[in-house]
Amino acid sequence: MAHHDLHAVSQDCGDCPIRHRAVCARCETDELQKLEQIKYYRSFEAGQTIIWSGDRMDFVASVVTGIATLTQTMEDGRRQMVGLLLPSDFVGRPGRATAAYDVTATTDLVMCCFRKKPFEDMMQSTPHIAQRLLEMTLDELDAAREWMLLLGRKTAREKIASLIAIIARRDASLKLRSAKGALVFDLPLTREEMADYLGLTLETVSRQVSALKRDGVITLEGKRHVIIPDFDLLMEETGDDSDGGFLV
Amino acid sequence: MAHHDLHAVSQDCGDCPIRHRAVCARCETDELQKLEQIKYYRSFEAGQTIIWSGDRMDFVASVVTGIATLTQTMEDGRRQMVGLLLPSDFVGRPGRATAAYDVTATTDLVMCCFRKKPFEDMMQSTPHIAQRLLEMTLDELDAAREWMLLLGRKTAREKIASLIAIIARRDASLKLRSAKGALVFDLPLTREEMADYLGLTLETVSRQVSALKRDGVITLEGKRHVIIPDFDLLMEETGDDSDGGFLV
DNA sequence: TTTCGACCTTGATACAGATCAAATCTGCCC
DNA sequence: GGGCAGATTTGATCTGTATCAAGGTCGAAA
Repeated sequence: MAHHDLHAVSQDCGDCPIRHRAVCARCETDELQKLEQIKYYRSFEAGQTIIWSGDRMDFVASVVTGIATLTQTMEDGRRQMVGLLLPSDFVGRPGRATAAYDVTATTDLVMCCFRKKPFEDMMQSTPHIAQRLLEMTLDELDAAREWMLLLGRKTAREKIASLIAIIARRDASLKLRSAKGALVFDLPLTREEMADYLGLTLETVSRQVSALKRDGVITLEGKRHVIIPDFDLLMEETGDDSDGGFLV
Repeated sequence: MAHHDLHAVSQDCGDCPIRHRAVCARCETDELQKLEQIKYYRSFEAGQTIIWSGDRMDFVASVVTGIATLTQTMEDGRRQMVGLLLPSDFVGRPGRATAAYDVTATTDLVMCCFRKKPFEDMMQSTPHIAQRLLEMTLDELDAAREWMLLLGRKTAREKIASLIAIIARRDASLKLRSAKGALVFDLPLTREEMADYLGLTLETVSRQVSALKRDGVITLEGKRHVIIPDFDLLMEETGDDSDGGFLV
């Protein structure tokens, strides 16, 4: 199945689905051609671990399709997700030899990879890449700080509402939907992954999802399929200022 | 007093205390000269708010001496500190018009400022600046993720131990001390600020500080002066892997 | 020297979310 | 079509931290 995805992805950067959002977004055609020469695709199946924290990591990559997570684990097994990687997000750090976090595919996943050394060389010679990477990193830092507020100060109910709102908004931005009307999407995370994301237990996640459903904030079909009849109502449950966040 | 500090800081980048760690760290002498032309110092007194979230911000800056905080506040007043700015840390985001967080001086503070526009122009023409900024931003992102683990999964006692360890380590790196022996320093934060940092209440902070003191992990002289007789013992209380983090 | 205010500590109690423990649901393999 | 494993829900109870409420400490201003 991952194999199938792989072939669904064009090898031509020109019509790559993340062409205008990924680290290559600002590249001119000639720069893109150079990148094209050093890129290669890898695909992973849902559930596969892509990299273990501490492992040597000799490539960097962009997520093309699918979803991956970054997690940290304490010695006694407590886990915290520290990043959710969506199409166009960047993995790996130029100038660092080993991975700082576990990277796991939560859905089938295709990544566009570059061996680290050639990529670092290109960064030197191609300001457009470094510029875009800086911009993306600053965005990620903002997202991480938004998340710190969530982890440190929000209630369980607010955390769940925030997560659903983030996923819904992001999903909507990919589908470039019409502004109003009910949002509909599938949760890409299990209850346990949601718990790892939110600093909760999976039981609390389950209870709060049920509560939001009972209160009519969301509708569930099955365990994963979510319908949001009124996005503003959901936003009121997140605890954020009315105008909403910006997390992509 | 802040005025006094201001004059204690050399106007000459050549012997600036943060010359080799700040955003200018990689600059050559000629590049430094250009920066020198557009820089100006500002000083703030302890407790002063430097920027309010949402304000127009027409400069970026490096902390030269003193400590500042970045905080986010929810509508109902819940607060979460999302960054602790130490000497050499960078404030502001090129390409963004308004501040995303409140910035507050917690001690007397001196900042080396650049008006945004000239700085952005220099970033274009001076890769060394953009490179260094990317590196610093990636470090901050790592620190933010370390912090997410703390906020999401650590106990109150572990949070306090982690914070004290971070401050101690950072303090030690500034004083370039001998490796062993007791660490001694002053907490730069009130109990309430510590609480905002750690996602706790000030009462819980106070109780856990007292508990660490009672258990001999730290010694207190007055409320703020901390002595760490055995750093390894403190590290055991943080919940982190034995080799320790790196959050400089 | 007294007073004041900011900061901190400590105690009593409440409660949100964790933990422990079953059920139930779901898709999948045989 | 039955059995099984993983995912999810739900219930009962426990506990760590918040909340509410006094006091205590200390430095600075009067």
